[in-house]
Amino acid sequence: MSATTKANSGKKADYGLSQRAYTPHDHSHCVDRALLHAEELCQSKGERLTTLRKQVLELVWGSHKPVGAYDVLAMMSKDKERPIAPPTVYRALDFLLEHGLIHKLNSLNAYIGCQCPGRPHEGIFLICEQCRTTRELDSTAEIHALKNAANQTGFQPKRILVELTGLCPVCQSQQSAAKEQ
Amino acid sequence: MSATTKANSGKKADYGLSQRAYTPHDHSHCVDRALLHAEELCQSKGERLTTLRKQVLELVWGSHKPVGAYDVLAMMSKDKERPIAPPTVYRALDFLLEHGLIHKLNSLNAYIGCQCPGRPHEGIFLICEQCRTTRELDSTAEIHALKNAANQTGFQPKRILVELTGLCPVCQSQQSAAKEQ
DNA sequence: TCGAGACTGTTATATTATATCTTTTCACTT
DNA sequence: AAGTGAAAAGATATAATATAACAGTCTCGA
Repeated sequence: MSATTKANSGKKADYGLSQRAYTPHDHSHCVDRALLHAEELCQSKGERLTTLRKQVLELVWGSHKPVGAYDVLAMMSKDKERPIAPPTVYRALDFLLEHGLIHKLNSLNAYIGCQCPGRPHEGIFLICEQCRTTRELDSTAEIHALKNAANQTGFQPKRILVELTGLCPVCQSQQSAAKEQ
Repeated sequence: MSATTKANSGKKADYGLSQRAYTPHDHSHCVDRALLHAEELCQSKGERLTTLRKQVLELVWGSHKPVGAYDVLAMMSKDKERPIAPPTVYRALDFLLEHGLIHKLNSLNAYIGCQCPGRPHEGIFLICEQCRTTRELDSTAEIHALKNAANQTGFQPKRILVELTGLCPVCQSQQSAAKEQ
């Protein structure tokens, strides 16, 4: 909360890169940035960002909406004589997940590009139930609070999964506009 | 937080009924309580807690560990000549989910009995990655914080999913004991 | 160049979940 | 008690998601 307030008072609120998910923008920039991040990260870790992995990352980043493994599969098989097999896609997804380049949304069984890779973090996801646009909230304070609450009961948390489903600003205004009719 | 502190200061800490998940106890009491709650709830809502639904609830409540739909299926088919079909189980699970009698753990594709049904609430789940024992944290403060954080970005949350995976107290002490060897 | 390990291809199959239609059950009315 | 309509359960088929296991290929360093 304090972070947000401070940001608001000083300059324009910065909810992370992900705020643009709701507004029209040149999405190729997002993809380019993601690819660049991925390159750098793999470079520094000595991992190989192969053509296949890059292609999958690009497809997952195709929009700010989560994408299913079989969607990726279909898109990749499109121009091929022989369709790609599931393990190929899942292996690439696993690699990207492992290195924090994408996230899995468990409530949808779908994947989405990580909006601030490199910096290790646990995501809080805001999933619009209508347009499915999903943004990642980089809200360390709340994650901390959750971890503390868990610790107080003697539980030692390692991974945290937080997914909020609801209406994004755009769909909210559309709904209220529709009601006025 | 305040609730916890208050509880601590007055009498023994009350983390909800679920704390017993980690300690040996007469589990039939848990099941009985769950069934009773279910009966009452259905009564008051004019819903039918049929034999099938009761049976599924009982099986989901078989332990403090999450149970897969096909586990339930197998257990139910055990004594039958003709095995039960998936939709039968899923329908019962859906009914129980709908009325808040059980929860679905999305990170495991498994189901667990709700530890404080009736009282509408969003669960925070602490899932032990080792023994899989899972307890529900009734931590409205943290849920509130999450909702607020979302609201501040213009998002309107409706459903919240919080799952923490890690080590329960019991498995922690087992691990540290093993290290001492 | 050669070999080890990483990556990808391929086939088969496991696991989780739903669509659809039919039959049965149940509460309620007459 | 019989009729009736709606809800529940049975039954069959299939969709959607994910992994196991083994074979072939590529890459990079020795």
